[in-house]
Amino acid sequence: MWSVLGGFVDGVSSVKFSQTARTLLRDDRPRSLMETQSDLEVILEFLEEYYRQSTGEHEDKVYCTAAVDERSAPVDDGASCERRWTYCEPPPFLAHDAPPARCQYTTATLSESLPNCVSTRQASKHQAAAAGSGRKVRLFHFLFEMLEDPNMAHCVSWVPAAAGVFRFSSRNKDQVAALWGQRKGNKRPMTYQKMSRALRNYARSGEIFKVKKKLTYQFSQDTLMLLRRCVI
DNA sequence: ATAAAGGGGAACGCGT
DNA sequence: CACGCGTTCCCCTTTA
Repeated sequence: MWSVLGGFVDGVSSVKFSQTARTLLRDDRPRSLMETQSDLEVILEFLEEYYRQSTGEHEDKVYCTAAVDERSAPVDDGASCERRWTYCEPPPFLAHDAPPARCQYTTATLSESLPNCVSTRQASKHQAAAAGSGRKVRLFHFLFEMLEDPNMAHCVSWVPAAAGVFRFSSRNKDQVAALWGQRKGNKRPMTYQKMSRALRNYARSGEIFKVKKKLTYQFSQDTLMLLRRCVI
Protein backbone atom coordinates (compact mmCIF):
# COMPACT_ATOMS: atom_id res chain seq x y z
CA MET A 1 0.00 0.00 0.00
CA TRP A 2 2.86 2.34 0.72
CA SER A 3 3.98 2.08 -2.83
CA VAL A 4 0.45 2.80 -3.99
CA LEU A 5 0.14 5.90 -1.90
CA GLY A 6 3.67 6.86 -2.80
CA GLY A 7 2.79 6.71 -6.46
CA PHE A 8 -0.21 8.84 -5.83
CA VAL A 9 1.76 11.39 -3.88
CA ASP A 10 4.25 11.63 -6.70
CA GLY A 11 1.39 12.14 -9.06
CA VAL A 12 0.10 15.14 -7.16
CA SER A 13 3.41 16.60 -6.19
CA SER A 14 2.28 20.03 -7.29
CA VAL A 15 -0.17 20.12 -4.48
CA LYS A 16 0.84 21.35 -1.09
CA PHE A 17 0.62 18.57 1.38
CA SER A 18 2.06 17.29 4.58
CA GLN A 19 5.80 16.82 4.45
CA THR A 20 5.32 14.24 7.13
CA ALA A 21 3.12 12.15 4.89
CA ARG A 22 5.61 12.31 2.08
CA THR A 23 8.40 11.23 4.38
CA LEU A 24 6.37 8.37 5.73
CA LEU A 25 5.48 7.15 2.30
CA ARG A 26 9.09 6.94 1.28
CA ASP A 27 10.21 5.24 4.42
CA ASP A 28 10.34 1.52 3.80
CA ARG A 29 11.61 0.42 7.16
CA PRO A 30 9.50 -2.20 8.98
CA ARG A 31 6.81 -0.71 11.16
CA SER A 32 4.90 -1.83 14.15
CA LEU A 33 1.14 -2.00 13.96
CA MET A 34 0.78 1.13 16.07
CA GLU A 35 3.20 3.02 13.84
CA THR A 36 1.39 1.87 10.75
CA GLN A 37 -1.97 2.99 12.04
CA SER A 38 -0.54 6.33 13.10
CA ASP A 39 1.03 6.78 9.69
CA LEU A 40 -2.20 5.91 8.01
CA GLU A 41 -4.03 8.53 10.00
CA VAL A 42 -1.56 11.17 8.88
CA ILE A 43 -1.88 10.14 5.29
CA LEU A 44 -5.64 9.95 5.42
CA GLU A 45 -5.79 13.43 6.86
CA PHE A 46 -3.71 14.61 3.96
CA LEU A 47 -5.81 12.76 1.44
CA GLU A 48 -8.98 14.24 2.83
CA GLU A 49 -7.43 17.67 2.78
CA TYR A 50 -6.31 17.20 -0.78
CA TYR A 51 -9.70 16.00 -1.81
CA ARG A 52 -11.35 18.97 -0.19
CA GLN A 53 -9.03 21.25 -2.10
CA SER A 54 -9.62 19.50 -5.38
CA THR A 55 -13.39 19.36 -5.06
CA GLY A 56 -14.08 22.69 -3.51
CA GLU A 57 -14.89 21.42 -0.05
CA HIS A 58 -17.30 18.76 -1.17
CA GLU A 59 -19.68 17.99 1.62
CA ASP A 60 -19.66 14.25 1.12
CA LYS A 61 -17.39 12.17 3.29
CA VAL A 62 -15.41 10.57 0.56
CA TYR A 63 -12.28 8.66 1.17
CA CYS A 64 -10.81 5.21 1.06
CA THR A 65 -8.88 3.55 3.78
CA ALA A 66 -6.82 0.45 3.87
CA ALA A 67 -7.14 -0.15 7.54
CA VAL A 68 -5.19 -2.72 9.41
CA ASP A 69 -7.29 -4.78 11.74
CA GLU A 70 -5.96 -4.61 15.26
CA ARG A 71 -6.65 -8.29 15.77
CA SER A 72 -4.95 -9.32 12.61
CA ALA A 73 -1.60 -10.87 11.94
CA PRO A 74 1.28 -8.70 10.71
CA VAL A 75 0.52 -7.00 7.46
CA ASP A 76 2.99 -8.89 5.36
CA ASP A 77 1.90 -12.29 6.42
CA GLY A 78 1.51 -13.82 2.99
CA ALA A 79 -1.39 -16.19 2.50
CA SER A 80 -2.58 -15.84 6.04
CA CYS A 81 -2.77 -12.11 5.71
CA GLU A 82 -5.87 -10.94 7.47
CA ARG A 83 -5.62 -7.39 6.35
CA ARG A 84 -9.03 -5.81 6.54
CA TRP A 85 -9.94 -3.31 3.90
CA THR A 86 -12.35 -0.69 4.99
CA TYR A 87 -13.85 0.72 1.91
CA CYS A 88 -15.77 3.93 1.86
CA GLU A 89 -16.68 5.85 -1.24
CA PRO A 90 -13.26 6.61 -2.65
CA PRO A 91 -12.11 9.95 -3.91
CA PRO A 92 -11.41 10.17 -7.62
CA PHE A 93 -7.72 9.59 -7.22
CA LEU A 94 -8.25 6.43 -5.20
CA ALA A 95 -10.97 4.70 -7.09
CA HIS A 96 -9.12 1.57 -6.15
CA ASP A 97 -5.92 0.75 -4.41
CA ALA A 98 -3.94 0.02 -7.50
CA PRO A 99 -0.20 0.06 -7.97
CA PRO A 100 1.23 3.32 -9.28
CA ALA A 101 2.01 1.91 -12.68
CA ARG A 102 -1.63 1.07 -13.12
CA CYS A 103 -2.73 4.52 -12.10
CA GLN A 104 -2.67 5.41 -15.76
CA TYR A 105 -6.12 3.98 -16.07
CA THR A 106 -9.01 4.85 -13.92
CA THR A 107 -12.41 3.43 -13.40
CA ALA A 108 -13.60 6.51 -15.19
CA THR A 109 -11.87 5.34 -18.34
CA LEU A 110 -13.31 1.93 -17.83
CA SER A 111 -16.76 3.34 -17.57
CA GLU A 112 -16.34 5.13 -20.81
CA SER A 113 -15.55 1.90 -22.56
CA LEU A 114 -17.90 -0.44 -20.82
CA PRO A 115 -21.64 -0.12 -20.93
CA ASN A 116 -23.22 0.44 -17.56
CA CYS A 117 -19.80 0.50 -16.03
CA VAL A 118 -18.83 3.55 -14.05
CA SER A 119 -16.07 4.77 -11.88
CA THR A 120 -16.55 5.02 -8.19
CA ARG A 121 -16.25 8.70 -8.76
CA GLN A 122 -19.35 8.52 -10.84
CA ALA A 123 -20.88 6.23 -8.30
CA SER A 124 -21.35 9.27 -6.19
CA LYS A 125 -24.99 9.99 -6.52
CA HIS A 126 -24.43 13.70 -6.50
CA GLN A 127 -21.91 13.59 -9.26
CA ALA A 128 -23.83 11.02 -11.22
CA ALA A 129 -26.82 13.28 -11.10
CA ALA A 130 -24.69 16.23 -12.07
CA ALA A 131 -23.34 14.33 -15.03
CA GLY A 132 -26.76 13.11 -15.98
CA SER A 133 -25.56 9.55 -15.67
CA GLY A 134 -27.27 6.79 -13.74
CA ARG A 135 -24.63 4.21 -14.48
CA LYS A 136 -23.36 2.28 -11.52
CA VAL A 137 -20.24 0.34 -10.81
CA ARG A 138 -20.80 -3.28 -11.74
CA LEU A 139 -19.71 -6.44 -10.06
CA PHE A 140 -17.52 -7.76 -12.86
CA HIS A 141 -15.70 -4.45 -12.99
CA PHE A 142 -15.17 -4.52 -9.24
CA LEU A 143 -13.85 -8.07 -9.46
CA PHE A 144 -11.45 -7.06 -12.18
CA GLU A 145 -10.14 -4.35 -9.90
CA MET A 146 -9.65 -6.90 -7.15
CA LEU A 147 -7.89 -9.29 -9.51
CA GLU A 148 -5.53 -6.58 -10.69
CA ASP A 149 -4.69 -5.62 -7.14
CA PRO A 150 -1.78 -7.71 -5.81
CA ASN A 151 -2.88 -6.93 -2.29
CA MET A 152 -6.09 -8.85 -2.88
CA ALA A 153 -4.42 -11.98 -4.21
CA HIS A 154 -5.19 -13.78 -0.98
CA CYS A 155 -8.91 -13.30 -1.69
CA VAL A 156 -9.25 -13.73 -5.44
CA SER A 157 -6.67 -14.48 -8.09
CA TRP A 158 -6.20 -15.29 -11.77
CA VAL A 159 -5.86 -18.97 -12.70
CA PRO A 160 -4.59 -18.07 -15.27
CA ALA A 161 -5.02 -14.44 -16.20
CA ALA A 162 -4.60 -15.02 -19.93
CA ALA A 163 -7.82 -17.03 -20.13
CA GLY A 164 -9.69 -14.69 -17.86
CA VAL A 165 -10.25 -17.46 -15.36
CA PHE A 166 -10.23 -16.49 -11.73
CA ARG A 167 -10.79 -18.25 -8.45
CA PHE A 168 -11.88 -17.09 -5.04
CA SER A 169 -10.01 -18.13 -1.96
CA SER A 170 -12.13 -20.51 0.03
CA ARG A 171 -11.02 -18.77 3.17
CA ASN A 172 -11.27 -15.16 2.10
CA LYS A 173 -14.05 -15.18 -0.47
CA ASP A 174 -16.43 -13.44 1.89
CA GLN A 175 -13.91 -10.65 2.29
CA VAL A 176 -14.29 -9.83 -1.38
CA ALA A 177 -18.04 -10.02 -1.02
CA ALA A 178 -17.97 -7.73 1.99
CA LEU A 179 -15.95 -5.18 0.04
CA TRP A 180 -18.42 -5.38 -2.78
CA GLY A 181 -21.26 -4.79 -0.38
CA GLN A 182 -19.48 -1.78 1.04
CA ARG A 183 -18.75 -0.45 -2.41
CA LYS A 184 -22.42 -0.65 -3.22
CA GLY A 185 -23.38 0.85 0.09
CA ASN A 186 -25.64 -2.03 0.87
CA LYS A 187 -27.63 -1.94 4.06
CA ARG A 188 -27.02 -5.62 4.68
CA PRO A 189 -23.62 -7.27 4.54
CA MET A 190 -22.81 -8.96 1.27
CA THR A 191 -21.82 -12.59 1.36
CA TYR A 192 -20.13 -14.86 -1.14
CA GLN A 193 -23.39 -16.71 -1.59
CA LYS A 194 -25.21 -13.59 -2.66
CA MET A 195 -22.34 -12.36 -4.76
CA SER A 196 -22.12 -15.69 -6.57
CA ARG A 197 -25.80 -15.42 -7.41
CA ALA A 198 -25.06 -12.13 -9.09
CA LEU A 199 -22.16 -13.77 -10.89
CA ARG A 200 -24.41 -16.51 -12.20
CA ASN A 201 -26.68 -13.91 -13.72
CA TYR A 202 -23.73 -12.71 -15.77
CA ALA A 203 -23.88 -16.01 -17.61
CA ARG A 204 -27.12 -14.87 -19.19
CA SER A 205 -25.58 -11.68 -20.48
CA GLY A 206 -22.39 -13.56 -21.38
CA GLU A 207 -20.04 -11.45 -19.32
CA ILE A 208 -18.86 -14.08 -16.84
CA PHE A 209 -19.27 -17.84 -16.92
CA LYS A 210 -19.06 -20.45 -14.22
CA VAL A 211 -16.19 -22.84 -14.61
CA LYS A 212 -16.64 -26.43 -13.55
CA LYS A 213 -14.22 -25.97 -10.74
CA LYS A 214 -14.81 -24.96 -7.20
CA LEU A 215 -15.06 -21.18 -6.66
CA THR A 216 -13.85 -20.59 -10.20
CA TYR A 217 -15.31 -18.28 -12.82
CA GLN A 218 -14.26 -16.95 -16.18
CA PHE A 219 -14.64 -13.60 -17.89
CA SER A 220 -15.90 -13.82 -21.42
CA GLN A 221 -13.31 -12.89 -24.04
CA ASP A 222 -15.18 -9.73 -24.97
CA THR A 223 -15.49 -8.58 -21.39
CA LEU A 224 -11.89 -9.37 -20.70
CA MET A 225 -10.69 -7.51 -23.76
CA LEU A 226 -12.69 -4.45 -22.85
CA LEU A 227 -11.44 -4.48 -19.29
CA ARG A 228 -7.85 -5.02 -20.32
CA ARG A 229 -7.99 -2.41 -23.05
CA CYS A 230 -8.66 0.14 -20.37
CA VAL A 231 -5.61 -0.94 -18.42
CA ILE A 232 -3.12 -0.51 -21.21
C1' DA B 1 -23.49 -38.07 6.49
C1' DT B 2 -22.17 -33.47 6.40
C1' DA B 3 -20.69 -28.93 5.11
C1' DA B 4 -19.72 -26.09 1.44
C1' DA B 5 -20.76 -24.58 -2.93
C1' DG B 6 -23.90 -24.26 -6.90
C1' DG B 7 -28.28 -23.13 -8.84
C1' DG B 8 -32.51 -20.67 -9.81
C1' DG B 9 -37.21 -18.43 -8.96
C1' DA B 10 -38.95 -14.46 -7.24
C1' DA B 11 -38.89 -10.20 -4.76
C1' DC B 12 -36.66 -5.93 -4.20
C1' DG B 13 -34.46 -1.41 -5.30
C1' DC B 14 -33.07 2.05 -8.18
C1' DG B 15 -32.58 4.75 -12.32
C1' DT B 16 -34.83 6.07 -16.55
C1' DC C 1 -46.21 5.33 -12.76
C1' DA C 2 -44.30 1.71 -15.46
C1' DC C 3 -40.51 -0.56 -17.02
C1' DG C 4 -35.96 -2.74 -17.24
C1' DC C 5 -32.11 -4.41 -15.14
C1' DG C 6 -29.08 -5.72 -11.59
C1' DT C 7 -29.10 -7.24 -6.87
C1' DT C 8 -30.67 -9.82 -2.94
C1' DC C 9 -33.27 -13.38 -0.49
C1' DC C 10 -34.44 -17.91 0.17
C1' DC C 11 -34.42 -22.57 -0.38
C1' DC C 12 -33.32 -26.70 -2.76
C1' DT C 13 -29.69 -29.59 -5.13
C1' DT C 14 -25.13 -31.09 -6.04
C1' DT C 15 -20.49 -31.98 -4.90
C1' DA C 16 -16.38 -33.01 -2.29
